Amino acid sequence: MRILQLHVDYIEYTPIKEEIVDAEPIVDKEKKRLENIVVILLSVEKGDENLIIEDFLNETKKYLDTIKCNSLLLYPYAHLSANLEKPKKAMQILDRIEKELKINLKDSTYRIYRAPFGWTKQLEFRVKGHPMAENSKTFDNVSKSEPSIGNEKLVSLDGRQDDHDHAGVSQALSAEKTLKSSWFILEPNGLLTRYEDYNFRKTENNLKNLFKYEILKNRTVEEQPPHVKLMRKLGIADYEPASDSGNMRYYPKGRLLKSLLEQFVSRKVSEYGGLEVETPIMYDSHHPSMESYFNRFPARQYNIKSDQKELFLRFAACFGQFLMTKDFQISYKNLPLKLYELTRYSFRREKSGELVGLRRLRAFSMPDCHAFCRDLEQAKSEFEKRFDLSISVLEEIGLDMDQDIEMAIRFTKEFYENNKQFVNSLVSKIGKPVMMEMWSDRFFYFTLKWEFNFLDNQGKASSLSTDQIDIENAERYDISFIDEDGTKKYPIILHNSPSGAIERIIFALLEKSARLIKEGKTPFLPLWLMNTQVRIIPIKNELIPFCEKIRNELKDNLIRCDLDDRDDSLSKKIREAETEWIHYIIIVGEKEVESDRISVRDRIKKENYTIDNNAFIQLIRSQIKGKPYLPINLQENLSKRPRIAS
RNA sequence: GGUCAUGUAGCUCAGCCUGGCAGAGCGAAGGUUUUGUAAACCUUAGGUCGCGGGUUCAAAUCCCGUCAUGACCUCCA
Repeated sequence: MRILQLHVDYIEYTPIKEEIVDAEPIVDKEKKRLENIVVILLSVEKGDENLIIEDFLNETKKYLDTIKCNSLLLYPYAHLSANLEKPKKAMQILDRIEKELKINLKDSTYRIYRAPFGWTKQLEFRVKGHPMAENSKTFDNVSKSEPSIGNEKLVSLDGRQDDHDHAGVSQALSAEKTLKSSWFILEPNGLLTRYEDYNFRKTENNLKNLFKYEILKNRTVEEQPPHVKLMRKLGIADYEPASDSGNMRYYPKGRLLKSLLEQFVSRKVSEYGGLEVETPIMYDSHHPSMESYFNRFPARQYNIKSDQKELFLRFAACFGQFLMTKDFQISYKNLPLKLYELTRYSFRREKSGELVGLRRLRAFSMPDCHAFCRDLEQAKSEFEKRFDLSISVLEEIGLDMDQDIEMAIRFTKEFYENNKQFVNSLVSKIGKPVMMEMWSDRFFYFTLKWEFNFLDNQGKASSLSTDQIDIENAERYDISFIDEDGTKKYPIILHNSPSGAIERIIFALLEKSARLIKEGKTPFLPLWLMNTQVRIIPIKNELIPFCEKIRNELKDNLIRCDLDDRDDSLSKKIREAETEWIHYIIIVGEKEVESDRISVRDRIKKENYTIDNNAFIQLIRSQIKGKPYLPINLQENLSKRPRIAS
């Protein structure tokens, strides 16, 4: 038997649903709140017989006496052990423990509670700060107990790993290493509040969820995330069983969606001044620069052996760009120097259980822009430009900074104290409170980083855009420039992904749509990302030639348009177009042949109207203005298309 | 790796508890129909019920093993 004893100020738990077949039947699914109570999280293990139960009972009584607390909650908690008893038997043992405790402690004022067994439960509690408030113990036939005591809030670096953090170079994966973190809310006016002392407003639910996700590790999930269903239904992407998990297949619609996003982000970075380069996707594991890396960051990369050479697949664009930059001759006059690559792909061998749909992959496309700066002053000014760039990229893609995104900013205490004004100026651009994490020491290669997090339908946070101030890698890679005084210096490197992984953007757009569905609203993807922007449906087959004329006219105006020439009823064709989320449907009958006007069914406005041909073209052009264009990536006649979406 | 769940037609799933002819809808193919704003009608094809073993007169169904997938794993006993 393994247990965690916790003395808490309060505990709240809510049974969500039965997790196993043998879950105990319960009537009351209300949230329970208990205050000033000892909570014992326990796992019943195979071979827990009388002696062990005796030990546990004695220990529990002793503990309650020691800390002078007279209420107790028994909380079945499977995750303490890898050697669990079968559910039925475990429940019997729990029942017995509960009864024995009640009998033993009956004469006093003790109160004994027990949380339901076999249920998925939402759990929240606050542990008291005294030295005896947290103990873990093991009861078995060999070692009687092995208590470990601690009440310091430690944050494991592994636990807070920022997946797809574009510069994944950084994240130490060693679980032993911990560093002290403090959590705050930083408001646009610079006001700083400790997380514990902050009262979240109703509109700040997403921010609250972000904290929950990061600190309380509240990640209760009941089902597959909704975007997985949508990505298949819409024929965008799917799992590929023949590959490694986390390596997806993208159907024509998905490929077009990705191409457009890739082109869009690349163009925005180019306008900002990033120079696009291309670097290899695999590297020699024994190259000196790589080795120093791996020593510090036990990696999760794909390894390949080719002849006698050991190679790994890149997990970020950093190596390629750094190795390239190292060979440049750089003067201070050339700085800031900005290099950009959109990797297709970056690879990370995430643990199999961590992979989810398009949210977390093993192969993903990551825009990655590094700026090499002369000094901190230049870095800060460049940093602000990239901050603005990232905001505009997300907004133009169709995400709402106010509703969809929560910002987190993290830095060392030292950096903050020297650059308060700079930090505050970033936050004030967001115009709402952000999550702030402050580290006592610098463990990472950067002194400051921020991310924009998308909060999905399950309250899970995924980072999209991010930027970092890196003061370590220039030296490691021997990237230098000659300063005004003729001396060799190492630049500061900024690591920015203005959008985050392209696949994750698709994930965010789909989750946003799923939210609309949940709210009873019409889900949609931005018009400029739709493979079919306009669907033409003839009322009769004889009108197909006329429809083709309209289609060609739209096509000449760079509008993606297709024609439903199948032998189906009009209603059915409309229905299918609706289920494909097509924004505009044009119905063509005799009336339309005779006039210059076309009949439009507008899915977003939810209305039908007739409109002049040119006005319609302008209506669409105005909505996709400034966005990249690619021709439709499926047969223009639906009768020629195989069925792809399921 | 652990816990739990799932695996039946191209897709979504029912059947399993309580053993007795392999099912439905969608999709596909052929035909009829030529449609005015969210599913026309008829017909046909389509299966190693993940795989292996066991129990039984009889197994998709019960038991054991195994493989694959999914969710979770300092979130859900």
